[in-house]
Amino acid sequence: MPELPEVETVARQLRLRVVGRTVRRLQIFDPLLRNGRTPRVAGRSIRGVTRSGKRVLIELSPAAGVKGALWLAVHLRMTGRLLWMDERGDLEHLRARFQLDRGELLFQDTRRFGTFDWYRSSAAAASQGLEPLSPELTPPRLAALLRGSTQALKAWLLRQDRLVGLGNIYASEILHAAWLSPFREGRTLTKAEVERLHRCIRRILERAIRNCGTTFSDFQDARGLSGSYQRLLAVYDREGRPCRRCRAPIQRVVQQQRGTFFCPGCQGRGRTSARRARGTG
DNA sequence: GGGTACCTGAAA
DNA sequence: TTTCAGGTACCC
Repeated sequence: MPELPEVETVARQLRLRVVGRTVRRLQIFDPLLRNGRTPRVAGRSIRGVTRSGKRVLIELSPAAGVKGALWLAVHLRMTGRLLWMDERGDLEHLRARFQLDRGELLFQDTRRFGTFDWYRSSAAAASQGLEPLSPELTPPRLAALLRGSTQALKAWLLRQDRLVGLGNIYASEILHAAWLSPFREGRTLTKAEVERLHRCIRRILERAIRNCGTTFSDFQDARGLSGSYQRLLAVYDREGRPCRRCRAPIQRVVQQQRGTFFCPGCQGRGRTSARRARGTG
């Protein structure tokens, strides 16, 4: 599941536990995690844990016999978990284990979509798209990114080459918060609508981070705990239930083979809203 | 752009 | 048994 708030939660918790620790040994149990060579990490210490888009970045120091710092980008994809454990557990679907000088960091991933990518510089490890919570994302910048887009807004928000970190849950939540139809084309948004979208992207993501993300079935943070934002969801997974704002039943449609949840009452009437918006300027 | 594939398990 | 799932890479 993990989208930006979940990945941010994991990175923050991990940071408190592993920064300054030394890697004694890295074991990779799932060959899918070895795309290309896995560098030597034994003897390196963990200098930092950050987030870039939906990936956790672990910075490793140089060590005796191994030159240069190293960055590991862990993408959790759908079911990946980075878990901090002090004692040996008997975990199912354990894909990798970092044995540290004290404790260990485990990578568990039921569906095996998760990835490890290794980089020699932080620049190489950086994401393509813009971080939605960075000061660089201003309303004019968002307007510039949206300019000319004929893509449905929901699909556009999922693109990682424009904004990073948004996924299927928060794309629906943000559009509802911004009173925008998921079917609107990016190029049709007025200045006021772009400003509203900008505000809601930040508001929703920040609130989700404060709640340690959303858990349906799989997401756990580094402590093995669930998030709590699922209590606050306005539309996602609420098909047929009343909109908290206008009481109309929440609707589920499929866009790009993925579920989109929205309120037909207060987010415009689906596919016609783009035409209506163009008509009214 | 949109379809399909990757992988596993839970729920319908 | 079939369908669905929080993600993205790769095909036309």
